[in-house]
Amino acid sequence: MSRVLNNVGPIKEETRRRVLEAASQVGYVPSALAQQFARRRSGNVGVVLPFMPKVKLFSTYYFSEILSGIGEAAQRCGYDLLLIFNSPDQRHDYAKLFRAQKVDACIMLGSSDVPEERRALKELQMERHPFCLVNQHFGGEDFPAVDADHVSGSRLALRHLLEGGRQRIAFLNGPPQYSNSGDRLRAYREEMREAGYSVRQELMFVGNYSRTSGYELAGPIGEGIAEGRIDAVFAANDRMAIGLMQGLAERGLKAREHYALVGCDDSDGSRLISPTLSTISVPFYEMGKLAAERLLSPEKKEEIGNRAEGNGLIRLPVAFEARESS
Amino acid sequence: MSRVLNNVGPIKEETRRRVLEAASQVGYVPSALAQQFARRRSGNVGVVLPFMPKVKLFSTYYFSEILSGIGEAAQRCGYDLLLIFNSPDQRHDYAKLFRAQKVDACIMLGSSDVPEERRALKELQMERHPFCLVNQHFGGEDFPAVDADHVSGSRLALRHLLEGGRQRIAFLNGPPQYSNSGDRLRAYREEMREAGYSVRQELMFVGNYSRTSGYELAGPIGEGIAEGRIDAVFAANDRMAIGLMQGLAERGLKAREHYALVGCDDSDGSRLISPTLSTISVPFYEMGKLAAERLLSPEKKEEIGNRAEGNGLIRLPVAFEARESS
DNA sequence: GTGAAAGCGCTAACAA
DNA sequence: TTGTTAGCGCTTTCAC
Repeated sequence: MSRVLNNVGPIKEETRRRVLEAASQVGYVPSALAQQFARRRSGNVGVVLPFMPKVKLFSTYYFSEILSGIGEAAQRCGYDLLLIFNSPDQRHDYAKLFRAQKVDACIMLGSSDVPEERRALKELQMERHPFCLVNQHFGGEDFPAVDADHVSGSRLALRHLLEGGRQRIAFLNGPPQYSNSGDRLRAYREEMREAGYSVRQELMFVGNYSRTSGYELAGPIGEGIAEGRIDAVFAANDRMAIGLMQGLAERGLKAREHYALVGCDDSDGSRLISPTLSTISVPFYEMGKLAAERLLSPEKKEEIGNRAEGNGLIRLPVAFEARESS
Repeated sequence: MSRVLNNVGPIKEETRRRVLEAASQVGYVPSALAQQFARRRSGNVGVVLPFMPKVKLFSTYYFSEILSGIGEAAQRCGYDLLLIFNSPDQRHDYAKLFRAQKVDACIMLGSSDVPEERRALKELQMERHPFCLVNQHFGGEDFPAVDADHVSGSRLALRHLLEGGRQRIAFLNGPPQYSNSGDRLRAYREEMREAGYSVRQELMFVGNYSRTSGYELAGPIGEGIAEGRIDAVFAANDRMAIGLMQGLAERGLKAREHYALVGCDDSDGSRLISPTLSTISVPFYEMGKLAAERLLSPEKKEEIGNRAEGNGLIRLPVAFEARESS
């Protein structure tokens, strides 16, 4: 009897006991397939990951932290995680996932602001499917998202460098389709302006968040340091910062000694490298957890639903970690 | 008409066209739930992960590589990945996953040889559910598994140290419930014996694969180095090697200069640390891919089915990467 | 080649 | 409180 196993409706204690006993006698396990079908709910949260075989633009640290957070919340709410790898070529048809009832809700990791992605997300919103972005938001849209306060974080880092007496701070940013690149750029502009410096184009560099891209920019940045045009670098993530540090080291330029360096993410690598890397610690685990909770947990859903409209974005605070490199 | 969409059975071309057109007119998307139910197949591969909130005994590198490999193969075979987090407290009822039809096949990551796990796997085998272990095997059982050849790998590393003139090689192993700890121990014993050294207990150390555990063993190992009883360390993974290197550095002992060090895994960190860490490169991506293929791909299944009995274990070759630390 | 219909194993609504 | 039954939206078999 379905009512016993799902404890729904009133049941005499005696009956419940007998049913349960009979079930365990037979070794009965309800078919999840039949349940899902009858309930018209898959019980799955989709987790969309950018698929990049053998290419590691993102740190695995970043994803595994977020994934753990999601897993923790999903488990508590009785959902399973369905991993969806976004093939780079093929159309991102998120809405189809819902129409096919593969997932009841969906969390996007590593999403970026490209037309195709925007279209797919708009479609989701239009059809009122529950979804949430993590560590990304879209200007001009009000997509549900859990992001970190990268603007404040970047300002903290820059202020730290300025207070350390650095005056010619270069900025190594990531690609513009990630909102945190935009956030950091804004922070850089504002902070430098407030400090009384003009924002010069020759201090701005763009990588793709990979270690290699940081490594390859050691050429121009190294020149700047050697010629006294640069005395510090703020990098938009740890991987680029580490690549840069390694590239500069090969040119005889040592972090802290010849230039100050700050990264972002507080990844494992930031503590491994020498000198250890000053960085911004981002609560990835909590971000994943919150994103999942807001989709799955009845209380959280309510709590967030009551917030002002036009406010799908939640920003979690970050912290600056001073280490040896600055 | 189901026959068109699944192209099964004979259909007139004209009819097929009309059906397809009508379907796309309406924006028809078949319900995965109903399909799964009718076919009695979930189309999911379960991926079992040890759940350790905020505890990172394993490197995230290890898991993300294996996961990518599994994802690649699963996608090609038309399966989705269902993540299963193994709560540490609760019973590992893998068989229930199958009985509930949540998964059609299952891949275990980070499995370890404890009684409960053995029992659960034996049950799976008894009920003839398709499953596969990755980077672990169980002595005395013939569970399907894809492992790396840790014995040969360890011998390569040790031979490298011996050829480099090292004579007092300490061994920092992981916990015995992981089969690769056993494999490495065997390799260490054999290789040292063959080289004409006796295997002394005072050269053996055990950590738990975490960086911290390596770091904490810097005390006794550092003493050994200072007193000339140790001139090299072979660590069972990179994380412990890195922790050890950091701990020893704090004691003024530098890798390569005061002792040689070799790790295992070829993780990202091994290239970040300075001096860079000599290590054994393990094809985690390929291991994950092969495990998935052997469960999901019809050809592979056949190929492996034709192998001799009592041979569920496949071992992939590893390679030694000489770097600065040795 | 194609249409019709009987399940798949549950849930939920309704009757008793 | 509890038994009964009509779906849920596909696949598959069987008759046409």
